[in-house]
Amino acid sequence: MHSTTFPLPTDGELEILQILWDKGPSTVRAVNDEMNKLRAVGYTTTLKLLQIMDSKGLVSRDSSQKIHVYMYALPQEQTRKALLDRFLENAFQGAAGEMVLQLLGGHRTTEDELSKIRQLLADRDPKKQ
Amino acid sequence: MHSTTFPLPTDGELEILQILWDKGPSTVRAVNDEMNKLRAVGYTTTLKLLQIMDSKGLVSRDSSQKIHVYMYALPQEQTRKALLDRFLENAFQGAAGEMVLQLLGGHRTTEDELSKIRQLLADRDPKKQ
DNA sequence: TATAAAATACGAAATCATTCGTAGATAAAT
DNA sequence: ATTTATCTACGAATGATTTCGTATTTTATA
Repeated sequence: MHSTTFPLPTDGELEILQILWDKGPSTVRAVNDEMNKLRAVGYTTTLKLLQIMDSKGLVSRDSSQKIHVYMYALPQEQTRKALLDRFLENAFQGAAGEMVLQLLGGHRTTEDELSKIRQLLADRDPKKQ
Repeated sequence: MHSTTFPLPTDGELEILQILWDKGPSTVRAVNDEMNKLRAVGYTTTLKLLQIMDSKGLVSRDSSQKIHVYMYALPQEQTRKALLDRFLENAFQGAAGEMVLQLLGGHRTTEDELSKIRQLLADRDPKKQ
């Protein structure tokens, strides 16, 4: 049904994944530099985390050269969906509609996003089927 | 601007809050019984967690009687919103629209919820202003 | 009244996530 | 060729969360 299941990334791991999704294959140095644009993190901290993520299958690593290059193992969408499923269950007990209401009620959404959402809702409208 | 800020509940604490939001003021025994409908948890585990939550201000406690009665400190909506904000930032880098799309795309939402959402979107439609 | 049951308090183990220091290997620079 | 810089590996400290055992007190029961 579905491919081999990976553990969900922790918050720290997710920070790194965001960088890899954004920048593509990167060295530890590159990832760490990006991290330090946001907050102070030691080089070996980033290295260690990437090694752990590799051992968990969250990233892949090209170690054919001395300087290793890391890459995300799963696409952003798939990971976000898995995280969302867990959060929806934990915080909203699965009530997706409640969550959307909370989101639309309290957050800025761009006009572009809103129109995509309207389109999606229109497609789901039973009157239109 | 806003009242005193409390720490966000952990996942374990959230499980207990869900029970308190559902059942209202409850004894440790009552909370623990509810917990055990879902999974095996020792009585003192539930007790300890409630005591920690009290010390954090996440619940209030009536200890005027020997058998203490616990109650949530904040309404469900407020807590959910705070959790959602953090999650949205962590997992979706603040892109609320992306998150809604992911939700509507992949999850069952009831007709009732969908119509509430349509209403909310209609209210936001600039053409309707 | 003596015993048993049930409650709270609290210490502490177990696990996980995060962080960094140090050691050792390799490459670059002088 | 030394020295310096940069890299990976890895152990380990720290802190947070979860879990439970034990001690103590209080209430209910026999």
